[in-house]
Amino acid sequence: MAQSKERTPVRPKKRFHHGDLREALITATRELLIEHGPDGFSLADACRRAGVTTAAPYKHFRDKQEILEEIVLRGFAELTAANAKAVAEGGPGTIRGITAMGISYLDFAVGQPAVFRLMFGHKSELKQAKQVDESGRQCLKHVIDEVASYSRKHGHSADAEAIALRLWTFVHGASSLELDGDYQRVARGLDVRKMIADVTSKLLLAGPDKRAPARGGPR
Amino acid sequence: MAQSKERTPVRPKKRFHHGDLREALITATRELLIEHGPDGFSLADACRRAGVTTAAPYKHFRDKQEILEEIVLRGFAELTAANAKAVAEGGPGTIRGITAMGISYLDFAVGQPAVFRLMFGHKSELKQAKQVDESGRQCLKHVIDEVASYSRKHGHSADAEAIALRLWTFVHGASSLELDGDYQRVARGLDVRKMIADVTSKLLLAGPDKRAPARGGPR
DNA sequence: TGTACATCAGTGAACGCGCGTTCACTGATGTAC
DNA sequence: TGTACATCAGTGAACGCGCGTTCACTGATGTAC
Repeated sequence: MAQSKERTPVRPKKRFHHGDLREALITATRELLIEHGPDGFSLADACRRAGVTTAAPYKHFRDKQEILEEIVLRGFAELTAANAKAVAEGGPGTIRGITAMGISYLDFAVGQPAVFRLMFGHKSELKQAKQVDESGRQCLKHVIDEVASYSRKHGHSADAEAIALRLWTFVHGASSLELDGDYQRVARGLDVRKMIADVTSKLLLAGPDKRAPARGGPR
Repeated sequence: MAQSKERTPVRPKKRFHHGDLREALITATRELLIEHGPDGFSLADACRRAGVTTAAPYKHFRDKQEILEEIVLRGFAELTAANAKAVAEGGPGTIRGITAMGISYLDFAVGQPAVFRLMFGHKSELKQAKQVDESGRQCLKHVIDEVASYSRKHGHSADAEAIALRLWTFVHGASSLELDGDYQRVARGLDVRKMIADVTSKLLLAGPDKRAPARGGPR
């Protein structure tokens, strides 16, 4: 121990160059988002975590927002991949496949709540960023196309997209309520996954709108 | 004009006492929430708007959070009232009444997006406040009970609450996606109200789970 | 009806804080010769 | 293989900012007599 003098230290604790600060900052930001929610994050915090001065990020990002854009971008990529994998494994063009996709959507939301909120939430500056807008659109297109193509195959061609939008709406609602703990308020112990599975079948099989049968008299 | 000397000024522009600062602050906060979203609000801003020092609020509220609690509380009261009114007008115990309630939920969300987000969003400190928790629970209970009672009356008693939760989930999803502009991304021009009406009928009439018919083979 | 006084709503100044961003700089890296 | 040098990633200090909260205070109000 005492012998090692001027040799290269085994763990170069303080190198001037970080190596891959860009990735480190993204990782740190992600962690902070997980820990403190979509608003409890600060650039300064991420720097501390990456072991770097608060000025350092500006060598890699235009500003704070650009980091968030990157994270949302990756979020959409990840969600798209997860959905694709789920539908492939569950069986493309089957109810089971589409159900799997819905549950994959839920899993993503629950697994990375803060990222999910950034992706779909109210930060309009984020959504306006061109790349973000594009990746979001593609991710959702994929979900909708998958469902719509099922419906089309099974003879509901006229309403294929409408059915897809309904499913997305339902799954997104379930994800949001689960995420924000709102089910806990009035439906403790609800099995959200089962609910998604049930409703997915129902909405897919219900098919197109036949003017609703008279009972209780909808307009 | 020049005559009026020491008389009581017509508009007492600077009275020491505000009159009803508590209400004024709540109003100002609400306006700021509307303008800047659920995070772009500051106590200092609200004070400026109410024409008062930043120390003044502390005569009426414990701290910043207590104002927000009050706003969420009123939000739930308002939503509960709107829902009740909608279901009463649409016809209690009818599909139309329940549809009206769903649309009333959407209207509230779209009308006061920031408040809606505070009510259902991720601010767990807010939800933990006892009164807030209670008022939220009651509001949602009311929605669910209304739907469940319809289902029970029409012979789906076993699944009444499950059906209610599905409807809530769907309507909440539609509200969120509309609110955050996410429909715009992939379904520009979607008629959300019609969608809610359609799905409400479908989910109510679909009734309890008959093990889904074999097609595409759900597990 | 008039006065003395307690109450307490709002003042104004100050606090400590953490933030995002900028600046001139320094020192490690990798390339050209 | 060794040296000179340009590049540029990260430093450290500073900036101006707005925030939530506190404090001792002041002056309007309304009540008791």
